[in-house]
Parts: sequence; C-alpha cells; structure tokens
Amino acid sequence: MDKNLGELEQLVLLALVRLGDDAYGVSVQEEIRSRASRDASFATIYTTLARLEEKGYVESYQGEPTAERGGRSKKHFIMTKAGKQALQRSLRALRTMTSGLDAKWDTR
Amino acid sequence: MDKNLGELEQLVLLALVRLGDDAYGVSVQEEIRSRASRDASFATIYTTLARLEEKGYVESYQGEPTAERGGRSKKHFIMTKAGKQALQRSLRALRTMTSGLDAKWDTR
DNA sequence: CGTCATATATTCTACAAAGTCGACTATATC
DNA sequence: GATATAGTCGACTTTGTAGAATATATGACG
Repeated sequence: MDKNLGELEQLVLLALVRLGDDAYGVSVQEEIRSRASRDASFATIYTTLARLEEKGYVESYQGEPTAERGGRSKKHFIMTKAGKQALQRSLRALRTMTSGLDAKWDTR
Repeated sequence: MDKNLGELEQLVLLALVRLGDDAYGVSVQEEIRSRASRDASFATIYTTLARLEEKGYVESYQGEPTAERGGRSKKHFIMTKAGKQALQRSLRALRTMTSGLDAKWDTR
C-alpha cells in the first residue's frame, strides 16, 4: 500500500488541507488555480478526487443544497489518515531532495 | 510550452541539480533511492531521462569508459535552462500550496 | 402549480502523458 | 569468454486531461 502520489494528486490533497470543511470540487479547482497557478478543468479535478477516494486517501460526504441560489448540492471531500501519510511521505521526499541546495533551489 | 512536470520528473531533475557533472543513469537512481527513499528501476529512470530530453529539459553527452574495471561508458545528463525553469515553476507551486499551513504540514 | 430559464455542481467517455520494469543489448577489462 | 557496468526495448499500468452530457436546485411567470 501507500503508492506514490502523482503531481496533481499532491496539489489536490494540499488543497484539501487548506480548505478544510469547505473543500469540494469547485473550491479545490479554484484553490489550485489561484495558489499554485495551475489550471485544471473540473473534470480533471473530479477524476483525481475520485481516484484518491478509491485509494482510500480521501472520503466524501454530501452537503446540503447551496441555499442561496439553486444548483446541485456539493460533494465535500476530506483527507483520510492514509492520505495524510501519503502526502507527508511525498513532501518529505521533495524536501530532502531540495534541502542543502543553494538559494536558487532551496525552496524554503 | 513548459508543461507540468510529473512527480518523478521533478525528482530526477533535482537529482541532476545535486549531482552536477556526476549525473548519469545509475547515480541518479542511487541519489533518488537514498535521498528521497523512492525506488525506481533503471529502466524507469532512463525512460524519464529520455522523455525529459525530448522535451528539452535536459541534455546528454557521452562520457569516457569507466577506467577502473570494464563496462559501457556513461551517458551524462545536465539540466537545460528550460528544465530549470520548469522545475522552479513546479517547486513554486508546491511551496505556495504548503506555505502557511501549521507545523504538521509546513514542510520547511 | 407546471415547466422553463438559469445557476451550480458532478459525471461520462475517451484519449494523452507519465510511470514502471523484466528482459535484452552493448561495451569494457582481464 | 567470464565478469562488470551501463543503457535500451517492448509492453503494460497509472495519472492527467477535458469536452460534452447530466443532475439538481431556485426563481420567474402565465
């Protein structure tokens, strides 16, 4: 278990961490777009989320309808413990690979 | 131009930065294995290196035979300017996504 | 009310790109 | 040729990608 995370999977999981209870398809896309300057269609985001769920790295639950002005209800996502571990493992790998490099490369 | 880097592509490019002139298939594999605790076969490393070269993110040149004790000569790899930019872009995305998170998540 | 215009959100289908590696090939030295 | 070192091939799995279609909610209006 505990395979390697793809690059987008990392970003999506990080978005979940940042968004907490507000994490759902649209907000995840927006977070990744604005923060990471990384563009991905809804379909791409949802596909990734679905795959992460299959792997047991995230769980989802249905939210109530938007209240204000129509539209389908949100599907919220939350990272699981396994997801957290996988993400940390991934970030750790990057960190050790970047640490000690000179200013241009050291990402901290 | 300047597509997104995959997760392994990032690690391989970082290995090139770390290894400098000593970067070639075997040393890249070793660096990634020991530093990032990430296992990948030679074939995987070479495939990735070849794809990075196609994209113009690395260049290669043939080294002299090993001198000590037989064996084929090494194919050295070095990151191009475009590769450097792509890598920095990738790392920047991760950095902005992790920055500001609490201690468990802040990777620095 | 019934249904349509409109807004919001998610899923389907299908293909491209990246990751993976066992087996094989190439090239040196002794 | 035995042995060591390095690189390539072929083939398949997993991730990334998005256009188009679908689902569901509200408000408007005759």
